[in-house]
Amino acid sequence: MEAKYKLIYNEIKDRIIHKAYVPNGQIPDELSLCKEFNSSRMTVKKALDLLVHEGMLYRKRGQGSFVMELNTTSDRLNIPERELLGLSKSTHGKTKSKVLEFSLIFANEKIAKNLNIKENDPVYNILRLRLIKDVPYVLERTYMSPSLIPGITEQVLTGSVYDYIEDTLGYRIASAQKTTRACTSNKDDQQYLQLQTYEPVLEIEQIAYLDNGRPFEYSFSRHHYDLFEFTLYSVRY
Amino acid sequence: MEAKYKLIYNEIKDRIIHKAYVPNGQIPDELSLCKEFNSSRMTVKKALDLLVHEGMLYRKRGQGSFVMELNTTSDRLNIPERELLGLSKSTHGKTKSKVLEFSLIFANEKIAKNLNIKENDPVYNILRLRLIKDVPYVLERTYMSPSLIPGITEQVLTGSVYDYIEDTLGYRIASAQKTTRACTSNKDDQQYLQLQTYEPVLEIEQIAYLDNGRPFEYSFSRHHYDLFEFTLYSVRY
DNA sequence: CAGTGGTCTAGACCACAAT
DNA sequence: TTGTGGTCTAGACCACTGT
Repeated sequence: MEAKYKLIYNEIKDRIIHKAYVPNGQIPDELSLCKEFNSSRMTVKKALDLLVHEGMLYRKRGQGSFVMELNTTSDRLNIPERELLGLSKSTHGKTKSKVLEFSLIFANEKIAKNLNIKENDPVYNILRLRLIKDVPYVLERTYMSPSLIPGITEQVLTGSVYDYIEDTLGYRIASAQKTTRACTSNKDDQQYLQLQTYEPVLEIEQIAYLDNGRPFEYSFSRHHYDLFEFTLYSVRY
Repeated sequence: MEAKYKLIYNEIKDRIIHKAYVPNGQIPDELSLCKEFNSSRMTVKKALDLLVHEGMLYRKRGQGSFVMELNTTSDRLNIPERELLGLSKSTHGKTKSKVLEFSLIFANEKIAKNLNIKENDPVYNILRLRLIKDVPYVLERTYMSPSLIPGITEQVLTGSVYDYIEDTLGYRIASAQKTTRACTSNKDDQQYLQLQTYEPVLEIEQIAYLDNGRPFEYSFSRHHYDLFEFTLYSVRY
């Protein structure tokens, strides 16, 4: 059973996306929405709060709530950085993964710390190349603990690891911490992402968490600098 | 008058920061917090929701709420990406700004669109070099509309433009849309940020908004790639 | 079972903007 | 004054976890 505020959230988001509510236009006031969705004001508010935090709406006290006009005119693939399961979802599943390395190694101090396991515990060591329409775009190094995420195979890695974790293992992925930086490219980057030596990569270091608070994945995604950008919307409390 | 949920939010955040609530430890349940802060459960919940969204807490239904353990061990200056007024605030005001260009130009199509003004309307054209302890770290190109933000002078630009906008003009800065990408460096970058030709920059394109929904600033911040990284925490709804 | 968080209600009063 | 969003209450019932 989906929560009512999520239904309202999705419905209003749909209306914004499909221009039933137009950019900079006013949406119905909260009491009207309460009536329409047959819910209390707190519930409507919770739905609207989510949209405000996502940068789809802004509100003016005493005046109303309005649709944000967002401007993304870019020749790069623009990824909303709030999307947790970003990669395959943002591209509508038009991606393929090629497994370059798949082995078990002993966790070093950094991996152990970030996965909340002991140093020298075994971890999967995975290197994958992600492609869209056969164009390589991300070189991704991933570490996971086999004791938490058992049964990873090359076939799982070629498909969606996240689907495997949620659908097969029955866990729920809850959150992620992402650190973004620009780096000069190394030989692997240049080879697999078809970069010149002077061309950089955009690296995202990620720790992903299950809803029980346990970190299950530690990864470094090195993006072709020219094909990608990440957009974030932030509001002040 | 500060809202009660913000007081609770700040108090609990303080306790986490000062280790009164320890990493991975459980914090008091919501009813206890209601009693302590003499408030209703919805109010306590709202405060906790903010902390969950910031990645300081996680909750397990049926069990309790716990302090997130965050890992940031880096040799770069790590900026929490949700900080709106990032630059000077994150570095505790140890920054200086050197104004390299300050002129008026006619808005081109892109600037006009992002500042929600007409093409060829006048805009401030500002180029500043930001320094920490005399080390250059960001080259920042900024466009603003003089009709919305009047009275910008070189002195304002050397200090905090955001303080000027909020304290002197009496506006409230509400939100920002930020797009992050890696770029090869150009001659200006190399000169001012002291980069080799093969070294990249991390560019953040930003549109900043007032609380009335108007965009007031359109900027490109080109960061020295080796000195910076940005960390974001995202949760699934 | 008791204890926890997740959702929801039906109001209330306040702050702010436009008229 | 009216209409809007901002905050807050005092409950209620549900879902999940551990004993």
